[in-house]
Amino acid sequence: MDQHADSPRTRYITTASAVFAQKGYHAAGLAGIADQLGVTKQALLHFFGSKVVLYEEVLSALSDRLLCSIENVEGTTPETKLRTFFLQLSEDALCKVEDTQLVARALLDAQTTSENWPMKPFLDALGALAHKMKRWSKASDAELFCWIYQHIGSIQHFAISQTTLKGMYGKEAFDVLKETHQAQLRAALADLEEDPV
Amino acid sequence: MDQHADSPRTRYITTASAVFAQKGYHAAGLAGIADQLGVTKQALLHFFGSKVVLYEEVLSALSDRLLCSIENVEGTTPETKLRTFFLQLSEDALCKVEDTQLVARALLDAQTTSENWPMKPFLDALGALAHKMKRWSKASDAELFCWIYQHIGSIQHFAISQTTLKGMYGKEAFDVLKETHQAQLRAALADLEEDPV
DNA sequence: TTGACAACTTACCAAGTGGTAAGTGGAGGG
DNA sequence: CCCTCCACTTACCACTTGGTAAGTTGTCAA
Repeated sequence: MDQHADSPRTRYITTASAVFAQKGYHAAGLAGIADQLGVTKQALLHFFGSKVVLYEEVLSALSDRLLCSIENVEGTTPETKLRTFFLQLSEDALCKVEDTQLVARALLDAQTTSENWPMKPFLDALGALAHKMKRWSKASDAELFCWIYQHIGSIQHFAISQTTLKGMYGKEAFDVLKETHQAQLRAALADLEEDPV
Repeated sequence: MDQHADSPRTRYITTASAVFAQKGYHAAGLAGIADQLGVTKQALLHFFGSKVVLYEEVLSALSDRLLCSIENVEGTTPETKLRTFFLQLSEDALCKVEDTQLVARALLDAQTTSENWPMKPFLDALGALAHKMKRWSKASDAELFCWIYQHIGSIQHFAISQTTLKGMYGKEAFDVLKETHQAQLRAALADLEEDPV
């Protein structure tokens, strides 16, 4: 456990993030998160006041991370930026599932709970980036958005399914699927690198 | 073993299914499900013995429904079958979100809970169907599976995002996205209808 | 030394959870 | 008429949850 000179607050948020991602809001308990941190649940309440607030801060941190992942993506043209972004997302979603799980859980619980959309800045930034692409300039915003969202969906869903697929078909078979999945993604994004006609 | 349509047992499962889909396993309470049925929670325990069993039956019913959705799909060739299946899935996922939510929740909770995979028969059937396609006969099983899973992922994720997207961009904007999404799916599936080269 | 503050802890509670035990009321068969 | 099953209810319990109140410890500045 990295108990760095990080402020306890952010340390708490990080651990809480992991637990919420894994178990979901209701299944996760303050005591459980606190245990994992080596403190009592009152330490959490001391900082955040309530469970909901803690969760909101977790989502807010997630939102920042998502936005950051686009803004910091390397590349000169919007096309290559988008390409590397998707490939990076695919990689991260499989290795560091946490955020993907949080997003999925947030989407599922959106009906019952929040009036607050942690994914909005992220999606807006993605949309803006896609809008700048020259070769798609005649496409409508909806078409661009759907094209993006289709890839995100495919990536996220595959990442979420990781455990299940491993459980059903075995780890080795999953590794093959993983390679294939990423190869197909690369193929689908190939035209982003070609020169415009 | 099969109950009548009006059997209380199946009625209970149906309602429980809806609540579990909307709230998730932990957030859903027996009392809540029972309330919605106009009975006490002990009525549920009378039939199912425990909450977990009730949930398992919900998942089992889901599994049946999923499998059924492939087996009953219309079409003569595997190609057209797959095509109409995907279009049907896209339609259903948006109108009747319940099952999609259940699937997503099952995938997310797979880490912590079950050793039981409700989606397996469904995916196996889909894989078998895809395997029969002539024009893809030289593709590996992994390639076929990923191709399928990519579309499922895109569809499911979009369906799950429904509430959020409506919340973020408004209902009218979402309707446009919905149309566009389905149009893009149709376009992606177009080659399934052409004659083999 | 003192006081203020931060980062906690122990002790406790009301509300809600899944689950058990025993009982009720009606329908149907003998 | 009785008996038995069936679908269900009331009453209750052990346990967990988020949350409150008050105290403890360590640090640092005046």
